[in-house]
Amino acid sequence: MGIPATAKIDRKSYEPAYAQLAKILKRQISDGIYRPGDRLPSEAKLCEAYDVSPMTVRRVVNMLVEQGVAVAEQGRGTFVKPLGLGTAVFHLDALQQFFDDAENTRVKLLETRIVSADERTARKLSISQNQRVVFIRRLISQNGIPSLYHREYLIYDPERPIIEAEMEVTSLRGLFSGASESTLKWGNLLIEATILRDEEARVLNSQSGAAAFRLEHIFYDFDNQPLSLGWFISPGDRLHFKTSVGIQE
Amino acid sequence: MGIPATAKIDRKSYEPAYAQLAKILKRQISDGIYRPGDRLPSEAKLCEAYDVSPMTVRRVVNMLVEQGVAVAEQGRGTFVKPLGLGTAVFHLDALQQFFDDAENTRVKLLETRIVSADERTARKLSISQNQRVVFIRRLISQNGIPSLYHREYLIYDPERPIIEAEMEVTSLRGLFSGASESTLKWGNLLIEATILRDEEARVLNSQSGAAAFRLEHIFYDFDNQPLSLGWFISPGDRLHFKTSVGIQE
DNA sequence: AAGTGGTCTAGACCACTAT
DNA sequence: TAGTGGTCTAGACCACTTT
Repeated sequence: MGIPATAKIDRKSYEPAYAQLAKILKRQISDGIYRPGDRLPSEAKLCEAYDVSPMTVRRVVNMLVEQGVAVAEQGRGTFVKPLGLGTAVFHLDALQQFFDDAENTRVKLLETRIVSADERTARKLSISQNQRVVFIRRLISQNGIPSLYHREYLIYDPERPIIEAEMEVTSLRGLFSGASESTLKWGNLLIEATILRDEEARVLNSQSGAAAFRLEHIFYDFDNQPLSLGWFISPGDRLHFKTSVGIQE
Repeated sequence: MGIPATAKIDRKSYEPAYAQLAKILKRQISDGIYRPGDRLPSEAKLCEAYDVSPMTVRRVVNMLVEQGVAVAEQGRGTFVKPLGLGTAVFHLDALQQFFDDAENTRVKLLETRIVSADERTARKLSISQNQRVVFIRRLISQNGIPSLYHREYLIYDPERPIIEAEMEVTSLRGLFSGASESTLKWGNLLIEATILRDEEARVLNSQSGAAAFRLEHIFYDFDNQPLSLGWFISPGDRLHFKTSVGIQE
């Protein structure tokens, strides 16, 4: 049986066999040897052609499927998947990079005070209205340009001061990189397109009515209790998200 | 040595062993048995405790790492990862769902005409200025509500009519689901926050100056030639993206 | 019946880290 | 040196699809 092993696997390479095989297959797809809808060689054939074990081939196929490049159907085969916009994802690390270069990033604490929760805040934090919460406003600047405005309501528990939580969130750095210890277990995020209000525009040194991203977050602790409700706001001309779909090369 | 096998793996279950073990470990993390920064039991211990082979444990650990729940360090161990905003991803399938229920979705072709490429279009499509391109405007409505406005410039090649490409892009359905055959290999996407211009607001039955998402796309064919440049625009009050970070439960 | 993907075993060897 | 994660083998059995 003719097996199209257009390239061989270098066992002496530092690049693992599975990575090499994945690259080979993606290259063949990219080159149009296998087109969308085509069936890839069966796993048994790939084992023989590239002289690797079934588990290694399996791993490679799994990778291609996870990457949205192929789709595997039990009993039928593995097929090249056409480009699909629905599989596209954009990563929030575009935001993280604000904090990555600590050199040029400054987090300024604009305000910290204890307030009574209004109706919406109380509802979202699962507390009773008028219960006291910590309100924090921060401004994150990049090279002197204000880029992110953050407002946050933190549960205020006199029993257990929120120092720990506040500490890490003051710099916000740990929150993005996932580096620090954390009392937070999970969170819900919501991204919307919005328009800068007067106060937001003033703080961000931008114009009222300008386009902006709003990222709303609610974080929960290990008891599944809401701990923090807040919003990041960034002018549309200072933030965007890039990504790609299909096989780039 | 005490091994905390808080749950057992049911070999008769239809749920594979690796999925069961992953669920068990995530549950233990969620319950706070293992906290951020803690070291998980070594893979050897997990093999013994749950009576599975090393490869199966390895697969589970890989899953946890890919899901951002843990981080593995060779020679040291596998550690529970604190919640990190930077790892969050937003899926574009929120857009796809516009097309998923063909029942309530209607794609209306507003305009198709052949025009000369202006400077920006020519540059982005790697063609010479004034070369002819196909300009298409579409409106996607959901339950009678106009939700997406799409403008697109397609390379016009008299040799090879763009019927194929245009066909699939007319309904746009295949483009999102990745279902149809495709001449497109890959694409670059850019998401911005913007403001509706007069014409956009008119078409979308919204207000000029309202917040909106803009998704710019460039698609390339299997010769890596740009084929399509376009923009989806959706009013901010009709589209948003949700996601979560950490271990939700 | 033959071929396909999906799961799993029971080891092996290696690279790295800590002691 | 002992323990850890990382890769890989050479099979096995199963579920499913096609012929």
